[in-house]
Amino acid sequence: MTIQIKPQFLSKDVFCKTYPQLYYGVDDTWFFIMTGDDKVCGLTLKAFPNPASLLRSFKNHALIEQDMSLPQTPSYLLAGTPFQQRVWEALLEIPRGIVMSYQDLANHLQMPKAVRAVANAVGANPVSPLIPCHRIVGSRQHIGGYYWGLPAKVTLLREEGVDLSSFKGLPMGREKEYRGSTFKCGDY
DNA sequence: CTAAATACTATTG
DNA sequence: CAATAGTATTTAG
Repeated sequence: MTIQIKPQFLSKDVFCKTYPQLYYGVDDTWFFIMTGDDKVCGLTLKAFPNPASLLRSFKNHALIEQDMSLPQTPSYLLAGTPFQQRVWEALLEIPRGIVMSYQDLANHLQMPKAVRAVANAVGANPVSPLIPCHRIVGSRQHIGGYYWGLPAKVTLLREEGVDLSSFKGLPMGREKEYRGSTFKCGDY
């Protein structure tokens, strides 16, 4: 499961006005949020710790639980600022198994001074790990941050075959804490 | 509107 | 190692 269809982007403002109510549910793999016309606007792995916390990004909507499963070929409607949209589009270009630093990404977007703002936008994406924000790591071999927790980020990267052995974000002696996270990532 | 907060980083002690 | 200045954007008030 990958994003096959280019996601459609929308300003938060318009999104809120167009979709005052949203529907959320879980299937075997995903916790997800959809619009009334069946577009996915939020999604995360069910196996992440407290996946339902994704709902708090949709505070301005009425949220209705619904018994449903994720469509075979979902279309995505992502609400964000133009800046966030630029960053998310760039993230979608990063192939599986490849990591780059927040600084690399900022450089790529031709805003090398805006590292910190870029990092904020990376973290603000509503469909991780589908938008592969886990592939952005710190400079100098540290793992960086992750909304769903560092263990989740580490596990995702290991699944993609990324060698993290020299990373400092995983303090020696605390390796176990990362190895110990048990969620399954599925075939995204 | 202003101020505070950031999933950052290079630099300095 | 810790502290911090620099930085752009978002969010809270």
